[in-house]
Amino acid sequence: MTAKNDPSRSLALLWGSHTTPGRSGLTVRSIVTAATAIADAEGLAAATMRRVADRLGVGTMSLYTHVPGRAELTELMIDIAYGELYADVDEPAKATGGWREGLRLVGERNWDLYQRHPWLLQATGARPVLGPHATLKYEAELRPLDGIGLTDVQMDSVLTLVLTHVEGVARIQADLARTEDGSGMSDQEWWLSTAPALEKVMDASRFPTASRVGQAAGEHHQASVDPAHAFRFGLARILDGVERLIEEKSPEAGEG
Amino acid sequence: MTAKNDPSRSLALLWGSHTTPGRSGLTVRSIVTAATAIADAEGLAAATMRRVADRLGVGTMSLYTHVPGRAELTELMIDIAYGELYADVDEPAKATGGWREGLRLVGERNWDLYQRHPWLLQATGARPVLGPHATLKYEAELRPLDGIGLTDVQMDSVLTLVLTHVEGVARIQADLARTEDGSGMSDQEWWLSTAPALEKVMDASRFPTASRVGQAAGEHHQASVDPAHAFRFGLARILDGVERLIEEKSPEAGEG
DNA sequence: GGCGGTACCGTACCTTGTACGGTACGAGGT
DNA sequence: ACCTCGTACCGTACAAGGTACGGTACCGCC
Repeated sequence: MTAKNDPSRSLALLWGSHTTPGRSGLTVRSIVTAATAIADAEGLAAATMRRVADRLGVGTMSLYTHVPGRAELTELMIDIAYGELYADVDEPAKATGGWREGLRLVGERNWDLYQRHPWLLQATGARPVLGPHATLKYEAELRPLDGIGLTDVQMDSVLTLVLTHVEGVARIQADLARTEDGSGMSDQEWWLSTAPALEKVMDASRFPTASRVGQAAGEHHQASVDPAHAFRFGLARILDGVERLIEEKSPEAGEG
Repeated sequence: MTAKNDPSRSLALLWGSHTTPGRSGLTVRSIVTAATAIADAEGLAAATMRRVADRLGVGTMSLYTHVPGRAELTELMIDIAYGELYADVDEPAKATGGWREGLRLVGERNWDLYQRHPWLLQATGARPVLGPHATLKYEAELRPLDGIGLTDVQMDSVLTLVLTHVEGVARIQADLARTEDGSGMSDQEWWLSTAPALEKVMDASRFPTASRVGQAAGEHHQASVDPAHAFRFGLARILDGVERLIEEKSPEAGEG
């Protein structure tokens, strides 16, 4: 019994105590911390069971005493990381500037978190991690949207939109960083070394808009992509779109 | 020489002919087609070199005669898939309804493509695939935004925003589908089997907004997440936000 | 008819998660 | 003080995947 997918097994692990040590001082907490440190520095793939165990000075299989498997370890890493987001559950709702600044704070904090822990992007999957910090995150992020005229379903949709945007742009950023230090070549270097070969093989006159816009964007960002700019530009558009949705619902508010 | 990263190696492969056969009839095209078929059905991870070779009735290592490695095979798969997007390069620009409907078409077509080829989400990385179809895609998707008052940089930013949104939501959808038929459990089943255990371990009164909104959203979508709804809701907000950006730039256009 | 290039492929190595079965530590009872 | 038993710890082994290496055999050309 206690099958691998048993939901209560995972939940008990997530919500339980992580600090009761075994004989050698090994705890769930120390395992998660070690795995996170490796993943921060070298990506989720580098945080193998062997690497984590080595870092802790224990045998690989010892980890399995505290954690059912790699999947569950990853869930723990995610939930613990979410704990870094907000000082308290009301932080976004207390932002001066109303729902708009609150939602912007949510975006920024998630963005910052992805900068610190890019592996989160490779780790989060279909099913939400129902740990204590994940739950608190959802609560904290919904509060600034409460009582401003949106339905409950719309509140959820708006938050999902913002979080999806942050995640998407952060993923581009993380892929970029990973590729750059995997290949030892910056985005700009890569482009400079690729462009001449590309010109040889493609006929730019067939792609006039792409050539013009691509060139302009490349020069403006000094790179082929600029995730930080995409984040801010996109967030601004999205907040404007949400504002319009709210205005539509309370037309009498006018433009006061 | 002809190092693994040699950009002109990749480019020549992408832009070259894929239909000149070897002794056993093996071609780049047939390899890509086989790999795509497997990936469509079972995910990118299932399209291993061994599986692809088996499907073609050749030895595993024979693939390496035509394709330098798995990474390059994946690039080819991506570029070929992009070829399915538009009937011709002016299709989005010709949409009735101006830039807004053109951009919506771009969103919908990319969404549909991700439905057909979910592995694209696992395959696309930091650096764009500079193949012929990828280039044509960029050209086609920029055209509806040309000449409506946006700067070149803004055109690129708006397109990036829409594509990032589609990708993000499609990724949620794909993760969900993969998890569902990996575990043989639907999202709803998973939730029904998890919720009771969750209630035991978490105190709902600490998370009033999350509980209320989560419940409302869950009931409305009949699932814990609804990617199709997120796609449409988000796209509508984004298009509204872009509209406001365009209006700001030509204030005299007023609200006529 | 012979020769050279290249398409094809069998074998082997390395890496990762984890099943399995053993070992040994330490707490509790006598 | 000693024995016992639960469980923390871990060594070994296996399967799967990418691909390096070195061979084999086919085809076109002289």
